[in-house]
Amino acid sequence: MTCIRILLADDHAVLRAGLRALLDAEPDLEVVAEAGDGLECIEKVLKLSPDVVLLDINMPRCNGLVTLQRIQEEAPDSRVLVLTMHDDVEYLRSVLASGGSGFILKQAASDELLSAIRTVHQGGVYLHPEHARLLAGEAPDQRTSAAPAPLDEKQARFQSLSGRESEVFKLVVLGYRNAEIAAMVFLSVKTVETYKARLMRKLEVRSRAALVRYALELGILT
Amino acid sequence: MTCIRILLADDHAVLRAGLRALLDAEPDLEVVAEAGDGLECIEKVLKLSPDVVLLDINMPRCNGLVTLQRIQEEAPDSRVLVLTMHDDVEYLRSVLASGGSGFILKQAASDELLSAIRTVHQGGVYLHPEHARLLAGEAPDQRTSAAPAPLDEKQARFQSLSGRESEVFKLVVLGYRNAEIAAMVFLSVKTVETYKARLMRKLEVRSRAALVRYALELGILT
DNA sequence: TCCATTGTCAGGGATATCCCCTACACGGAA
DNA sequence: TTCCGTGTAGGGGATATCCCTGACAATGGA
Repeated sequence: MTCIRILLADDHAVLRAGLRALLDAEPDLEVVAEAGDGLECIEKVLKLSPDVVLLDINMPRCNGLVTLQRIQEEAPDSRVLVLTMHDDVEYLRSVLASGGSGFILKQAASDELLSAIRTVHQGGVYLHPEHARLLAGEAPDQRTSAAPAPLDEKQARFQSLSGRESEVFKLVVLGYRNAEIAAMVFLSVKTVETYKARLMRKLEVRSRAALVRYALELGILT
Repeated sequence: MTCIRILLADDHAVLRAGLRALLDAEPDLEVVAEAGDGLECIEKVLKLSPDVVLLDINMPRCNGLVTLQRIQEEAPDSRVLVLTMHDDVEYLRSVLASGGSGFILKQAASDELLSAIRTVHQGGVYLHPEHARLLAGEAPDQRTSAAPAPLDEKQARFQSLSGRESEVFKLVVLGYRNAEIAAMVFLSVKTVETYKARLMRKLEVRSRAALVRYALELGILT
């Protein structure tokens, strides 16, 4: 019998080690590699062609969703099971939109993880029943008209910010006022206002609260 | 030979399961229980008197530091090894001040975790060399005069907020403006202003930015 | 019983922000 | 070379906020 070959991608080595022990204890599962960030993950996927990639969304150097998309493009035979802390339908939606084969919370039980891995390996999509319901319940109306921008689009928008803009963005969501930001980056308050206005237009956002949500979703603000 | 009896406290079941597999694979270690939140953790510590508690700082229902202090008070024989995502000297300092026996990052290697567990079980304090250096380098001047309030004090201050105050606090750090908050909680803007002023006085903070930092340090804003 | 805390609201003045523009230099892309 | 994006900055008016003070009823300990 051939094992399901798994790649673990998460920036926490302790978590990886634990998962490795958990998975290697199963006779039909085998962890063939680990990666601590997105770039390393893509590299190892290309080199090893694992059957299943267990991918954390929040990772340094190339965020999880981007990594997911690149795996889809460059190694479409590898199934990706996304492991995340965030129980958020938007995440889920963008994971599926980006070709992820499943979505499982770190809060999940280990049995759930094991069966999810086996499910995605057999070509299925694994979702928690609760998530499936949420997705089913929210999808119809959300998808049609005023669809909130999915996460990967947000990611893209954020990356379209210029250096000054993202600098100001971070300081704004950290609660600094314009005058403080101006002092920190040695600019006039008016210039800071300009950046803020521009970045908010780019992100299609109108309030400071929406900016904060943006930042939280993108994993800035740690 | 008697095993080192370990209690795992973390709100992520997958992480717990992984760690359990990792630790149970060691002949001298035995995971005797798991807890998903602070209260459950304290309860099981009292019931089982584990040798070592592997404790995550960020947990629902009774945050890790408070849990740590209660374990110290009520079960002083149990050694607590704090496991955290945050590489922050302030955390480290307050963990040690609260009687923690060690501090290990989730980014750490599994060998480090295993040796940390054995160290604290033998009565030692485990620190990463880097952390020890930071602590040594920063301690003298920080401790003396203008010591920034340590984390557990912040925790205490936060807990002294009234219901409305902490409600407003959370909304403020999420970037909502006073009028929005007022609408959300069905109060007048002036009332919201009052809560905000009161909570800022309690937290000894005078800017929105400081509030945001407070929230980030306390693990609100996930 | 009294005093502190909480929840609720208001007035008023000093500042800050928001939001609409305008402006200009510079560098790279079409 | 023209155009777009970026970095920089300002004006002006409408709003919002901050910060102070004061107020009052309910509640719950000391």
